[in-house]
Amino acid sequence: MTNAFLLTRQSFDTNDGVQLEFWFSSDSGPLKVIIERQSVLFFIRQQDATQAQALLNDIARSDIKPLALLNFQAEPVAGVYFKSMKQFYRARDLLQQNNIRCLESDIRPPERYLTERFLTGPVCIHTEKTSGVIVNPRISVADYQPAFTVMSFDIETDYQTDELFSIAFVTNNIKRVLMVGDPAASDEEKQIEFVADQAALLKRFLVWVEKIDPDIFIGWNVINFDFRFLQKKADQLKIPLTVGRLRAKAFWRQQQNEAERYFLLIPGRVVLDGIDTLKSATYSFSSFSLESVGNELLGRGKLIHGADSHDPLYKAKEIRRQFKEEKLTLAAYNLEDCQLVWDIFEHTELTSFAIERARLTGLEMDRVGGSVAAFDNLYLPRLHRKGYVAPNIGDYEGRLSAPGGYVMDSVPGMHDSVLVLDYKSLYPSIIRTFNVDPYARIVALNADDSETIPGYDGARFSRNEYILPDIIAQLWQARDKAKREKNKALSQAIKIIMNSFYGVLGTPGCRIHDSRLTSSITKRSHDVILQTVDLIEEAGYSVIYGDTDSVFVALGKRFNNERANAIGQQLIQHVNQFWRQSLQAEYGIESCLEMEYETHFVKFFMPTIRGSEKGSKKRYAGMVENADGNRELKFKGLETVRTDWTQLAKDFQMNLYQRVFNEEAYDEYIRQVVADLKTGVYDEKLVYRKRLRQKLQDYQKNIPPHAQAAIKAEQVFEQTGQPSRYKNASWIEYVITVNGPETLECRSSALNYEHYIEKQLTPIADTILGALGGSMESVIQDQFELF
DNA sequence: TAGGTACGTTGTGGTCT
DNA sequence: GACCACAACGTAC
Repeated sequence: MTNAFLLTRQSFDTNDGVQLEFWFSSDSGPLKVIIERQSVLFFIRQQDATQAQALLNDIARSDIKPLALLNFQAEPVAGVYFKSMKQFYRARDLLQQNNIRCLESDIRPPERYLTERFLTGPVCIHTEKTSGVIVNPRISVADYQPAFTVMSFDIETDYQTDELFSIAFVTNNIKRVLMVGDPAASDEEKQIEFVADQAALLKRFLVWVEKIDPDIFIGWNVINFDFRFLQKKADQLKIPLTVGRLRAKAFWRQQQNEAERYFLLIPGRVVLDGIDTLKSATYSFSSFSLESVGNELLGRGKLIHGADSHDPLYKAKEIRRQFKEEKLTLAAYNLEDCQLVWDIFEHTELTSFAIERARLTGLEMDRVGGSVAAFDNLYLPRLHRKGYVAPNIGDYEGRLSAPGGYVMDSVPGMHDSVLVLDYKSLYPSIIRTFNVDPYARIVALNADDSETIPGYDGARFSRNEYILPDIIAQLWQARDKAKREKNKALSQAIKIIMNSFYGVLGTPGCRIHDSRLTSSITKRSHDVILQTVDLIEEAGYSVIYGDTDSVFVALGKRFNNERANAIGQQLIQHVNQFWRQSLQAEYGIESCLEMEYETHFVKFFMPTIRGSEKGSKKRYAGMVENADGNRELKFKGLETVRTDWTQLAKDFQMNLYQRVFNEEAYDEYIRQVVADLKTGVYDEKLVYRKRLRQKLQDYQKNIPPHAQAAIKAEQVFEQTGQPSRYKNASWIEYVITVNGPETLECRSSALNYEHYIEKQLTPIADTILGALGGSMESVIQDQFELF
């Protein structure tokens, strides 16, 4: 008997049924578990069973049995069993051609039902053996915190010749750089091993992988760069890339729509990419380059920098030079990148996050996205226990659209003391309070109105029979516990899953999608927020803005933190009590709505829509005062937080707002910036950075400036024989010159300073000066009047 | 290897004077 | 030149 944690799973067709192969990490080392002779299953309506049997006679070993389950139309269900995935797909297509609906059929059913049985990552494997390959053991759910061996690695290559220079890795206790060079120069103390050539380098790496036997590989863009490069190199050198356990080879699959993205499965090992994992933990950075993330999180970046370090050509040249002339320098650089990735994972507890997410969702640790799959894993087992099978993707044919959150019109201008109150996890709490749930809706169809709670667009929900509210209640409790125990990774993972439920109900890509469910959430949230505004205004305060789950309350004059906090506490208590009482009185239900006091802005600015008197939405700035008396400006939606504005504009907004909020003079500052701009002081800060979200050739209807710059640059590349950079979706950096937009590397014209004054400085100044009765024009004008 | 809607801003490329 | 629709991007929640 041994505790274990799921690493990878794969399924294969055999002559004897579908075979599943699992790799676990356990107390006593890695375990391979094989489950043999599984059948693949989907459901059909019982009334279709006879016809289905006739149709499927051709397909060997199909088997149809009635089940004690109902589908969502409350009709009895039969199960159709197969011994291979091939049979399964053939049968499903055949039945569908004959208009027999397959219920809850799934692209990957074996994993689904095993997930259902094992639930999550941590399990207990009942067996005598504690290592090696185990066939058909009994497995139960366990509570097990795995201790993983992690290996961070990084390769250095020649951009142009695709030559592999070196591979560096960092593990819990070993650091090494393997580099092509003179083997006699290897230096154990300096942690460098030189090998004769690329083939020897690759082989040496495989030896080290086997020796260290990591559970997890980590890296930066490690799948689509490092591993892909190694795979290509291995193919070229005819060396099998046996990075998996038991020397298994890596499996690759290309993404359907986007040609450039690949998925990788290494049997027995998890591959966590730093970028993907940070994104799935909702981290956000201005750039996800290792350099930039390292700087933002740890205050340190890569070893190769300097004025041109952002230029990939410079970096490539420098790496090639170092490989030829200063191998030790390159080795240090290579190793530092691994260490940087390692430290980022430590600092953000990313591995813990990935473990907790896998534990909660039943998804593999390295699965990217997967909200719908996570929902299926959590929901379907509970639905089956209630005696129902789920509908299929696309079964819902409703055409109604559901609204999103309610965004209030705002009161523009400068305000003293504004409180932000918001509902804690509003959508999940509405699901809990009003039993918004696909199963509860089905049950309510045949129930008396007194046994149901009304939703919207005709939906009603059973008072007593529900699934999703229970799942959320459990997660909610677990999150509160995680917070108490300061388990940030777990708390974050739970929050993300809870918030994803509303999203999956809203997408036709989820089998349970139904706009009556989402509208029962969002339309209820409109009522909740509007009622909240009424309550607060009845209490004598004015609400100047609100977005989805929040209200911004203007206190009318300046309060210190202490008194503002007291008012905030009083208001949320009043609101929370109102819901407890009124929901009990009106529907006889217990309120899970919980308003929290979030922030006190001592000063708050709400802009107008450009060129209008109307208050804006989703854009504002406010000043908070910390406990130590320090004041800090917070921006939402404004240019400062947008990546597609120039650094000049962002700095200018920050400095100008700083002055306005502190009631300092600003005219002279503005004039100085304009004057300095014209003399070239800010030339480095005039760069626009933007994504080309489509292929260059797909910009047809109109050609925005960043696409113009890209087209010009591609023409230059073509003439000079340089490789293309912008043809596919990518990032682009460009400036506006007197001859229009030009990319940095192809710029041939002078900067257009008038453009930057008019399009970057003026709009920013006018936004806030307008509220004070001034304007950019008048500030500049004053200057002329002096002469 | 399918989470959602609401919103502001800039710039393009038309039509109407 | 004024005006308008809308494409494109990035953001708030």
